[in-house]
Amino acid sequence: MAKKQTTIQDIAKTLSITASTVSRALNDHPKIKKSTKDTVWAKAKELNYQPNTIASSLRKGKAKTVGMIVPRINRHFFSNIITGVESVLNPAGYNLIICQSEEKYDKEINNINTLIANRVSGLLISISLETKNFDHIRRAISNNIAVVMYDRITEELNVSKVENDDISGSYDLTKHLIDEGYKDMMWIGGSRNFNTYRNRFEGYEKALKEIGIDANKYPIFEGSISLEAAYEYFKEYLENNKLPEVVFSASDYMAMGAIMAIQEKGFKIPDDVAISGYSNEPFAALINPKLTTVEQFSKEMGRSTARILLDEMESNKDENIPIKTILRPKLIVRESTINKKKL
Amino acid sequence: MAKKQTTIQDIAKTLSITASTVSRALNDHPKIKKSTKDTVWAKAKELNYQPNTIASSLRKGKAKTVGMIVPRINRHFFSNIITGVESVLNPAGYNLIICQSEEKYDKEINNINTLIANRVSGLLISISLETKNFDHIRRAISNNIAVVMYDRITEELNVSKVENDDISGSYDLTKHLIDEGYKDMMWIGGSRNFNTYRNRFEGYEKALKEIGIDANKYPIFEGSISLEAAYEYFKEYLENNKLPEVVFSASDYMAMGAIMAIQEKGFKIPDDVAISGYSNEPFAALINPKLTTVEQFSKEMGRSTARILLDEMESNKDENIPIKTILRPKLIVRESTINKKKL
DNA sequence: AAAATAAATGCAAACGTTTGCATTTTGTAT
DNA sequence: ATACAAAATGCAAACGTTTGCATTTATTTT
Repeated sequence: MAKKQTTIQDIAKTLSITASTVSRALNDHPKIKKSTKDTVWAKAKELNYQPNTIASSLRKGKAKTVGMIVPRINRHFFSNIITGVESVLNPAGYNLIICQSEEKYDKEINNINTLIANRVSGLLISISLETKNFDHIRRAISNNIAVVMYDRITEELNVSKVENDDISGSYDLTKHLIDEGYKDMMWIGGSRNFNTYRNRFEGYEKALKEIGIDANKYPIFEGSISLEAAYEYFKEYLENNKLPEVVFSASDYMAMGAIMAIQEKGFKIPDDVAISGYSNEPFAALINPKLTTVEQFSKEMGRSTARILLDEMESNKDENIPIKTILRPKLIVRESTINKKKL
Repeated sequence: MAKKQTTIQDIAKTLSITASTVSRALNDHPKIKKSTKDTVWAKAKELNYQPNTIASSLRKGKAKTVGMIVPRINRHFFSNIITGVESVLNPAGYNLIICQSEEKYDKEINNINTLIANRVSGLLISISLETKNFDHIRRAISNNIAVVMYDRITEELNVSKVENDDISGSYDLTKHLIDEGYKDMMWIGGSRNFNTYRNRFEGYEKALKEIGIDANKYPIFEGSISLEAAYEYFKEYLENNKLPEVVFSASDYMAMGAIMAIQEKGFKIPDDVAISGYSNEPFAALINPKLTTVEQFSKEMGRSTARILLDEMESNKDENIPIKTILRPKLIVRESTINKKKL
């Protein structure tokens, strides 16, 4: 079983030429004659030659591999980004090592260490919720790895970044809520230490300010971004408080938790209280009522991110000028925020 | 920026010992004195040494890497399997290269080629819907790569396999439907050329046979496993046919499509027609009515699969005896199949 | 204290490519 | 035919580890 793989040397030997020539022929080097290229290719096929990427990487000092760190792979938002990244990187001959940080700072550090050990050429990272210090990322950079941050970024690092325009996304959404005639609002979302949720709050705040309302006068729940957390919070909230007209949730999952608590109490959505989400998770179109939310074009985000990384990896400049890409999300209005009493 | 990474040689030089000793020290070789191990470790830390996995892999002829081929990463079922696999493989020092076949035979072949080129030690694969020929997998095997198939398997290959017991899963579910008093059924699902759907049909058939009914007398829709396909199909079906008492859907997504078409027509679930799904996708617990389905413990499936692979990779036997693991799924009864008229 | 054994380290080759430079072969101009 | 340039190939080192075997150093036995 453990049969020897055929190498460049084997091909060379049977053709009585050098390994160098074979190598160059296979890599389509301009100085190699067309005819020898052909014979080499033919022999390679015949001997079922499979190039040894490892040897090549060692010699070149870099692997045609990029590492991607993702908080959680089982969020649609992230798995779509991955798909987008692959659609750009694979055709370019790179493969992806995907690592999950599971929102843990320590795991993120481990991930980076293995990626450095694997001499990846590039690193794509969306930081975990716990990450406050960025020395591990700096270490990657100083190991000559091209780094691009996506979605969850930090201003502390001078690297290329791809973001969603969360401010305008939530501004547009809030505007829609106002247009529907809602005034009495409530914000729920993840920690605003995070660019994502900070910005989503900012857009909300901005739209309200335009009609003379201070967002901070309304209830704000800042918690862990999970269905369960929102459900528990709302269950308790409803015991002691009256409903707002509308709940602006900065996450579809949290919106879902709220909806379950609300419906359990016998309230109707959007009649008794309207609610919106963020991200357009697949279930948003499937639940009852269908959830108004914001589509983020995650696959496209993956593609942009990968394109930028590819550029930086293949440019032989020693230092790249970091660029910032901001993707504009799109409001998706569905039943959960339609005001039937309007006008 | 492009600063030289410190190598084992650098450490050796500053300590005036050999690279061999350093290598052995770092790998905790028994013949190395505790004291030198300590000094080597200290110096390694000091010089910020990052082992070069590539060099190591080249020398050893194998990378501490496993390739995983997945039809689609953005199905919860699969992304959970991935998480399970990682939870076993990462602590063992392996990393995962994940490839999506996107249900295409050609992509699957490409994936395998890059994995072979990367000299992965192991391969985890769930075949695409298009795959009928398995020579590419045989090629991997003959390149001395340990292979384990999960979920979507084939009997044509003599390798270890991890399956869900779809027969008993759907048997249990059908039994539940019968117990609820439903008799007039309908089956919808993916192509039965596929072990998964074939087995899910078999369990359904078996349970019906026990009460003297031939499953083939009832309507069967065998189509592409997507929400859209099922929606379209049902929309048309409802024009020309009367409702069955219950729809057995071999996929949550298809169930969802059916539900949307049914509710659009103004029918009530489960009052006018009951419906069940399969897989327990997250939305199944979120929709209205909540969907009865079958939980497959995908994370556990990933763990089992990885454990078996790990065994096969680390055993130095030349030939492993393939084992077959069958995981028992669990019925999850929710509102969508509760018969209010029962008794 | 010498001899024998055990423990620790060193030597050098190997893994399969790639690549700068040297050499050979081919083609062109005289 | 000769000289020269251009094109094609060869040579050999390098990438950073690992590892069988040889050698040195420390420990035990007599």
